[in-house]
Amino acid sequence: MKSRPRNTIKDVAAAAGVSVGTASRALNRRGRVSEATIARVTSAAEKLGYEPDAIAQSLRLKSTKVVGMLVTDISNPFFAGVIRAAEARLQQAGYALLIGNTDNDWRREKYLVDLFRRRRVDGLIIGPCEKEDPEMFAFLGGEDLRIVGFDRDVGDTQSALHVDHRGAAQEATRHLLALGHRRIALLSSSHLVRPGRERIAGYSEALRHHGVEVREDLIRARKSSMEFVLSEALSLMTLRPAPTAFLCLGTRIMAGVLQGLRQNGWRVPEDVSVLSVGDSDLARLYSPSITSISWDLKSVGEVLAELMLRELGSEKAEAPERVLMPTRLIERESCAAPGNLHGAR
Amino acid sequence: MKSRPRNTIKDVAAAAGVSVGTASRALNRRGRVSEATIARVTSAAEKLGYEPDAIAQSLRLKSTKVVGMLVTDISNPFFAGVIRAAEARLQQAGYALLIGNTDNDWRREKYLVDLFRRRRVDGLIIGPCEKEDPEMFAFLGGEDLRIVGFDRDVGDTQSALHVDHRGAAQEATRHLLALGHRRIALLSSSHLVRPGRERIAGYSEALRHHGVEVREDLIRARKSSMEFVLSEALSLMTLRPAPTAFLCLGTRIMAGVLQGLRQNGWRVPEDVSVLSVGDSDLARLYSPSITSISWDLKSVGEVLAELMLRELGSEKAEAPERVLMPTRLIERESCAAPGNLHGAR
DNA sequence: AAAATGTGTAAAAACGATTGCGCGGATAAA
DNA sequence: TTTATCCGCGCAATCGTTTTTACACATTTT
Repeated sequence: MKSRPRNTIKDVAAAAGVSVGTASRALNRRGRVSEATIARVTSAAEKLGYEPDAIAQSLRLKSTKVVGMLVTDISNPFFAGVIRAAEARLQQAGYALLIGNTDNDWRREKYLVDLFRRRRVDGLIIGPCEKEDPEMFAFLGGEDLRIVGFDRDVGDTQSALHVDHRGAAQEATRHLLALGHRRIALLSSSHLVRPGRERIAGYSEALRHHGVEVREDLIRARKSSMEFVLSEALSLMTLRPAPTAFLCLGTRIMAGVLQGLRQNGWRVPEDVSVLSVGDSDLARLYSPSITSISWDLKSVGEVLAELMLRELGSEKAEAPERVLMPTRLIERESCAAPGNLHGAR
Repeated sequence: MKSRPRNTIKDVAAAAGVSVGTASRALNRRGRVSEATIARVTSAAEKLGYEPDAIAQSLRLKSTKVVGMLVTDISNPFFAGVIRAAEARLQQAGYALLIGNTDNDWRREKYLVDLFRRRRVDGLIIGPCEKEDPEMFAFLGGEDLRIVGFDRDVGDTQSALHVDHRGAAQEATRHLLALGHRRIALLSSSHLVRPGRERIAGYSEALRHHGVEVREDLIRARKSSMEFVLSEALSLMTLRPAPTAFLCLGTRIMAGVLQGLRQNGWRVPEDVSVLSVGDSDLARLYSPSITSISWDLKSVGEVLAELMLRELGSEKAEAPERVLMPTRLIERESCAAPGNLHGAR
């Protein structure tokens, strides 16, 4: 049970009959070492099951080969998918991924950033949070901490990836307009966080561009809790004339809306159309299946990792890169021309 | 843009006019140091914005305050939920969580374990993987690497948490039996990984205990890919007499089954009952909503963290602890007495 | 007054790696 | 043969902490 102390490079050196310095150079094939000693050292290392201590290396080399990632909620499938892909790509490049949940709490975020910095992560991928403070990161980003933003503005000097939420919402809205809808209810989580803001902006732009009035009473954007969404959906359903379509900015939102609709017996898409910005199992498999705007989580994660690796690879700070991840509309069964349920025009 | 070099304890010591050793003791309130110098040192540290280098501390103290967690897939909502809770609890105790995806690949798992060990994580939480090899972990676990299993047997000397998959499947099966079902089709992902094995065992036990024959042609347990499940479901639907209930061991499985049912126009629960082991948004919100066996992801994550902290806290290896996480049946709309669709008895 | 305690601090030795420097010896050029 | 060159390796410094040891000085005891 008692585990023997780990073998250090010192043990290897002793076993090979050389000094530690030489052992190190032999193992890393660095500097001038004879083939003979390289062979002796590596075989000794092999025999002892030697593995370099990453901590000591980090201390000496001033690089931990760890990147941190901050999101509001790992258990959100969107983030989970992105994290998964990012982790795979980073792993492949020899980096480990340290994750942190901000719970959309500004104080927690600050705390975690400090924590990660103390831990000397080489880079930080930072997702959306209610309070965005580019200052903080401009200050942080430097030689030894590279920062990449994810759906978040993180200062002029850093790279970032943004999903095209604005375009997504525009396309969704246009789709509904084209079907003939004019009273399109909008349900969103927080307008305080970038994706929410962008989506609402896209919705409004599309309406205006189409000459349709943007009515405040059709926009409900505050919290994304199930209860809140449900009650807002029910409230929207009492309007007369009633909305003929529900645009859901987020899959949790959609879940709440669907529940509300079901509760009142409104049929989709006969009585009302539903469109979700953000795809999910639920949207795909619900019956009727829900027309959605989708984007590729795997790509998002990989691009984030790629951006980070680029930052990490270059000694000097290169020009920051901005990537806009495209989205696409997936037509399914939940959208149709407006019916005449409750007082159409 | 250029970031000034970080302040070390040396700078603090110089600023306070003491030696580094004294500075360290003052900051950690350890050993004998006068109140006066403590005050001087802490104020100097404050002024310089000093934060100890976690790497150097790790090297010296032989503890990284990091625990690793290995799962097959972070983007699986079950794991994501567990990770979230575990991370929160560990964070609270001053530990960070390093995650790794095994992709259910034995070689990748081994690679990651080695990697994490090199990284000197203090502990490792290991989730299910197809090839279970208690030997490997018995060997690993020792003074400087604590191991906790999650739905996985990890050796006699380590702690572990198991969700009661067997009991869950038993209860599910009993529920269907009580409704009058006798031909209960079973769809599962892999029987090679512990949860799958346990569930299938629970199903068989319940049937036998009820005097119902376990028919191999009703059991389909191999892969969980959507295509596979779909084709298996379709194949099961061609049997005559046809199964009157589908027991889905996993939410992805359920999705495939639902799709198959829909494709053939079988109504739930009129034509066939559906029950899912493992709850999900989809099960909750589908129409009809799907009766499911649920367990609390948050608790699972917290208990895992707790077990790990216990291991980490104790100097000596205490007796390993086994926790069995209970499950409960949530009755919804997808189960009813068997109909008479295709050749009932 | 001398010896025995006690107190606060400086100095140095770890922790486990990497790397610049210099030294001895072999080889090549003059 | 002498001098320059180069190769292989050991030595020691370094990264930023913590902790042990030792020492100087003040205070108490005999």
